[in-house]
Amino acid sequence: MPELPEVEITRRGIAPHVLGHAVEDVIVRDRHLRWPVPGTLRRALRGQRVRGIERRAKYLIFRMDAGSMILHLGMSGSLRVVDGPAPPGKHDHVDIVFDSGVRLRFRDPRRFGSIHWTRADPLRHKLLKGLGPEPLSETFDGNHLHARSRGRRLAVKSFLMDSRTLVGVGNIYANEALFGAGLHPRRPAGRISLARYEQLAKEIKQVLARAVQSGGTTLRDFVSGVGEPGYFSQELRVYDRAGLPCVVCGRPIRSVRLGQRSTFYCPRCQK
DNA sequence: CAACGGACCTGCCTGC
DNA sequence: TGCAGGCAGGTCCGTT
Repeated sequence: MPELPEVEITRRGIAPHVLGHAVEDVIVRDRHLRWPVPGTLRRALRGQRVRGIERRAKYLIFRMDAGSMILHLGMSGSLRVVDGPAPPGKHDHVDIVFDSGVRLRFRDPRRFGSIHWTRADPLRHKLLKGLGPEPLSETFDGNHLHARSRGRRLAVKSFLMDSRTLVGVGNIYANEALFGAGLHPRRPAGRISLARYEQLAKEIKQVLARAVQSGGTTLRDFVSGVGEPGYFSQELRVYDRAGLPCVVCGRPIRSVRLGQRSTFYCPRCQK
């Protein structure tokens, strides 16, 4: 489900409801996520106040008094604010209950998400330390993409979706950004000029920023922390549009498989 | 190193 | 109606 915009929308949605509140209880109904939910989570979180909620890549970092909870939504995860002990659904694996009575409910049908606890610097956590730059930060630009891609032959789309290159760009926004930049998804990453990478970096920033403004992309089930769907699906130009006319030239959008992911592009506009 | 395929899961849709 | 197969917003890990 979630790429950077959806995780960011989730962060913004839940923050006002939990910031400054103390955890009263943690209910783990199923600890079998991508990695086991730590058995120490309940003890670690109880009595702790939420001092801040940050996003790094597609991870949410809850800064607590004595450490940080790191949470990833995986492919199908969502985090919702629930008022009181509403009956949990089949895939509501974890509830974090606050002293206000509000709870954060983690739902994840496919269980590719994960929850971690660390007392150390969360940004140095094993899963976060090797991550590339944030696409919406100033440290990310065309130069970065150009420099990192020299000598590499993998497809530019796979290059973009590698979190060591940059973070936050998943299958939807990789497709969209490449369309915007007029780049064929299979172009070898090392054979793209600096000028084109500058254009691509600009597209990535633009598409992500606009998706955040629209509340994210809801394809089937994404909703923000407070239950709102995202409207960016209406603005997708190639993703999930196989056979439909290109919004620029009218040619049918093609769909191929690249690195085990569905890939959409316009055969005329993208070279 | 770089690149690739498999793995982890459930649900939903299609086609026979 | 049932069932098999393929696909879905992610990303780590083992093998070449």
